[in-house]
Amino acid sequence: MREVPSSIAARLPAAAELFAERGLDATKIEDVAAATGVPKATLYYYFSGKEEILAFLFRDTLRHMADQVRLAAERDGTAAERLVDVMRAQLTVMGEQPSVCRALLGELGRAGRMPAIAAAIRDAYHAPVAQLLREGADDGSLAAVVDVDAAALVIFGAVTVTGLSQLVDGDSIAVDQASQALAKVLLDGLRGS
Amino acid sequence: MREVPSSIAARLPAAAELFAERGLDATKIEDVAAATGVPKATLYYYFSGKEEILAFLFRDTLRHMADQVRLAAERDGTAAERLVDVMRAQLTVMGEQPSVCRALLGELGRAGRMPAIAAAIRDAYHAPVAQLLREGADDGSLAAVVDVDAAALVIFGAVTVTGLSQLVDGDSIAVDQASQALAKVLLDGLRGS
Amino acid sequence: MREVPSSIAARLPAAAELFAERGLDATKIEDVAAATGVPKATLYYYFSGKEEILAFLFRDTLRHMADQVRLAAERDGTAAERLVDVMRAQLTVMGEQPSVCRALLGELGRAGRMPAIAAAIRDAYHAPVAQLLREGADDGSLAAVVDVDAAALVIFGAVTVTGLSQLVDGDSIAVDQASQALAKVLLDGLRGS
Amino acid sequence: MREVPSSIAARLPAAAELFAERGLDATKIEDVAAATGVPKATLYYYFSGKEEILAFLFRDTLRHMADQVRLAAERDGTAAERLVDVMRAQLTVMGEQPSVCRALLGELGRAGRMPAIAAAIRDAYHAPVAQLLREGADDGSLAAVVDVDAAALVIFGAVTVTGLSQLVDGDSIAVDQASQALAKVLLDGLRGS
DNA sequence: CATGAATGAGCTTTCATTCAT
DNA sequence: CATGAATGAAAGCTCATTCAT
Repeated sequence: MREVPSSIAARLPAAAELFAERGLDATKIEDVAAATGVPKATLYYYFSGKEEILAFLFRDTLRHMADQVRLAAERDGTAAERLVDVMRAQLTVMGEQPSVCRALLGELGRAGRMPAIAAAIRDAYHAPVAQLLREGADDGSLAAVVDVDAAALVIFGAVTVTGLSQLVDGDSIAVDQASQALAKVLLDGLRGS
Repeated sequence: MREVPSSIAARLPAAAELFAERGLDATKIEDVAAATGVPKATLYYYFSGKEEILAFLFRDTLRHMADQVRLAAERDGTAAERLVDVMRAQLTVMGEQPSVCRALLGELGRAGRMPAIAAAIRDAYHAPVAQLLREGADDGSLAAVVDVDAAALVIFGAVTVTGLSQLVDGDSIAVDQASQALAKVLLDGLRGS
Repeated sequence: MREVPSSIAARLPAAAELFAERGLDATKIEDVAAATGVPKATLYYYFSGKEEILAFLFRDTLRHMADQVRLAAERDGTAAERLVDVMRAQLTVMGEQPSVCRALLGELGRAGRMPAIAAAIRDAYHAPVAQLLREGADDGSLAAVVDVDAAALVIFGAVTVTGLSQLVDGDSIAVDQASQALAKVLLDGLRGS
Repeated sequence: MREVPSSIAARLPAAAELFAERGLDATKIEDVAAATGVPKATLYYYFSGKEEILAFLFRDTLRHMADQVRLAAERDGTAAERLVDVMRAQLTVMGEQPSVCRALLGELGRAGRMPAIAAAIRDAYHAPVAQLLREGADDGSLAAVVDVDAAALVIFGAVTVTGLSQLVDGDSIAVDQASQALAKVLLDGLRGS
């Protein structure tokens, strides 16, 4: 894959919309060319195929996600406070890139078969949360769970599904409301009084 | 779609394996014919195409899931106890049909575009949980949450991602262990003492 | 081809409509089954395939045509008078079986490749006219033409195209008007005074 | 339909032969590719399918026919003389493109369902003759007929069937002989003295 | 006899991909 | 560098046809 000029990179998000709407396989390279205005053969000049275009979009968004999450995780405050910030950051980025995230949902199977993307997902979503769980056990702001990875997965699933559900329904995320609901359930639990 | 004779229905799960492994689009009808032993043209006699075969498998499993979940939800006990049972039932069925569930994960985008399947997912996973949350608020075993649907989604995401994660890793689910971890986080919360 | 029971033969003309409208190849046996109410497999029990059904319809109509034409040709009167009657008879039968005749037009290529049908066309249209031309030369009512077959072909073309043109336009033939126009041109010629 | 490069257009007549011999439906695209030397996918790049290839051939020949007929109709001389020239021109072109004309005969049904072709047939064959009939009534060289269109159809049928009959028999047309026979019958009539 | 069920055999059509310019 | 033109390769899907009942 040659270095993608920004003039072209800037037009690719238009393709994310297609991938999100119809899925990768149902989207022809020709459609991508039409939607982005970049000629089919030029796309092939920079990418080896559709999947690499998709990967480019995923990588971009996941890198951004990882950056924002890291910022949130490194802020001051208890681990519990930062955990809520991390969830909020995840939802915020999802809301900023709705098409890419919906495409990611739709192509989860494929993404799982793309090692670089699978790793990037882990880095952006899973690892920072697991880290915070450990820190929370230390600073006392979070309960010490037996299986940190399992708990992180619970959080990952809760956040992701919440965000995607909103994206599928309306292409935008009510970040504050959603992160509060998540924090309430995940931190305080559902147990009755 | 003609009524599928059981002699054929019984052989279709072999196709789920393929769909789970490679995705629907990368699975040729010919592969399905080879894997199931049902001639290509016969598949077309009963189904309008690959997607309808997938839908048939999904519908089957989701119906079973909905049944098991309903049983769990209607048992005796507090809503909190039944909620745990429901999560366990979901994980159990996922563990019984690993291929179908992995295929469902991989084809989430497509499933979302198949109205009947999207509705079945809601019926099997979401609705019973939302119902239990309401009942729990009444019987006092669960906290009264502001947005029941949002909370149900959190649970749905937590359970599903937990289950799928195990399926992807090892094609089986440690149901007891997973449901206990889920119950711990979701009922008691992660907040430190 | 087994003997076709009249209960089935009676329903076949419904197929002629399809053949006329879409052509033989674009008409599926299944369509014929649906249009006639005769199950697909039953059609195969009596006919070897679509083409034989078409041939059956053609043969039927052409036999009727040949009969009517023979009657007209054998009536009393000069050859010229009988020639007009023959043309009228041809147009009359065409008007009685519009679908079959339009199908015949549409499948002329195929009909030409079906020896039995090609011969039947010759018998019904061409031969009686050629015969009358010879008789007319004898009884003086018609001019003695050098090439009887060529002249018969001219008449055949004129009548057929006139009839088919009306069928294509409106599914019926104004027999009197058309045969008068034909008689005028073909007998008196177009030469000005 | 993209503009067909002449390098390809030049090779298409080889396909007309196939269409004439077996009919369109019995001719596989693969056969056309083999006969013309143009790869299957390239045919699809320029045409939407077999039928469009056929239409392209028809349009080409019919345009040429219309041109030649117009030239003949606009020459000096009486309308009667020009009518004979028109018939000769029609037969001449038919003889120049025997395959296309035989294909046209064989696919008359389909041609009738292709509006552009049906109109082109009318323009090339029917309209100029009808026009001459009117002019002949004016200059006195032709009889004034009641229904000009009906008479034109008689001529059209006579010429076409005569020409096609010769093409089917021998792939060539004895133009002089045929047009004289046609002129004799159509101008002088068959009436005996 | 008549027919519902099942399938073998292929053809059309589509696209991803290449390459000369 | 960028791209319009061209094509190889494959697969979906359809149907005519058969046969057990």
